[in-house]
Amino acid sequence: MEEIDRAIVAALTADGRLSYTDLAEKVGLSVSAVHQRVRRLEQRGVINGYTARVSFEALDLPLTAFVAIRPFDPSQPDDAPVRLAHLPEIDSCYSVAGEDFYLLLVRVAGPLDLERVLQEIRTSANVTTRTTVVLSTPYEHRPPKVALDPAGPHRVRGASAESAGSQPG
Amino acid sequence: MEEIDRAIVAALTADGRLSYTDLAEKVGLSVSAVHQRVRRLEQRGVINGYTARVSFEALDLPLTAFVAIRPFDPSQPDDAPVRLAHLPEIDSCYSVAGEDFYLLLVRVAGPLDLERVLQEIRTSANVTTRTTVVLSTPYEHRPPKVALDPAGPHRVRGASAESAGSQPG
DNA sequence: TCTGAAAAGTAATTAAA
DNA sequence: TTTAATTACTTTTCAGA
Repeated sequence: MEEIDRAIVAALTADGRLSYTDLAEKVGLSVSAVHQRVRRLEQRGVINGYTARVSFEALDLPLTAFVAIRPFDPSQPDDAPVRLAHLPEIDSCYSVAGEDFYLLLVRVAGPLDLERVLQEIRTSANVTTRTTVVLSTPYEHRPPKVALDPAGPHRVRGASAESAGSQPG
Repeated sequence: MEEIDRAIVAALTADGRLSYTDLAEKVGLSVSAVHQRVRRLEQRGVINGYTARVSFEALDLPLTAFVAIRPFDPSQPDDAPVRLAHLPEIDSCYSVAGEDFYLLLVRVAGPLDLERVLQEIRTSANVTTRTTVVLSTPYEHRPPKVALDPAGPHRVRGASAESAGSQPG
């Protein structure tokens, strides 16, 4: 039932360009049934979109680092993510609990680029940095264990009749 | 020329299911020309594969945390990544320079699950953990600035870029 | 919610400029 | 490296169970 949805999500995280034909065969359903379910998963937001995975080596970005930042002056307005967004070397920005304010994931060509990016981070956001260089990546972006909420993330048990098919404005 | 390849990679990271027809229109080339270039990008390893992006909220995994680990007994063989690979809550595993040995990215349903996973990490790999909870994610997995090496990733300029990698095979 | 089938659109190959 | 034409496959929609 939604074991099938789980299988669909798992298959599409493994290969986002799978045809509905192949997908149907994989999950043991007809093509149009699978098609329908994928559309519902997309509408519910379970599937957000599709992307090509790129090799950072091939893009000449072999050096990854985590950069923890905290403001020089903690009394000033904290808009570091916005002030740093223009730096294409920043892959991700996480607001974190703990001693640091943000944790950045950065990808560059080499140490000299890392040095430059760190300087740009410091001056752009008026922060201090603490950098952890990544030596290798045993695994990354593994597909999550899919456990689907039957009607999306806001389900209330027994609250109302089946409204899954209706669309908000 | 390879400005076009850059445009193709950028377009496919933004939407991995773009048809060659749309892609061709986007980059101003014929369909089969684009098709050819995509195949070359895939063969060169610039494009590694395609995935569906899933919403971790929708999958009931709203809590993200970074878990830094180091071994209880540093003299024992260090195979933490392998010993932890069975835990589906671990999204990524980075081997890092610095005081810690590895940095894990973990996604769970809530604090109780995080507690359980931390215990499983400690017992599975015989390590201590230091956990940083993510409060929010201003941005994540941004498309990199695409700067293509004309002949792919096997260009030799000095010989240092080889082992500093960030991607698994 | 499923199946099966038809129409429209797309992929992947080939020949050739 | 490109365009253009071909064939097979895929997506999408529909009627019906």
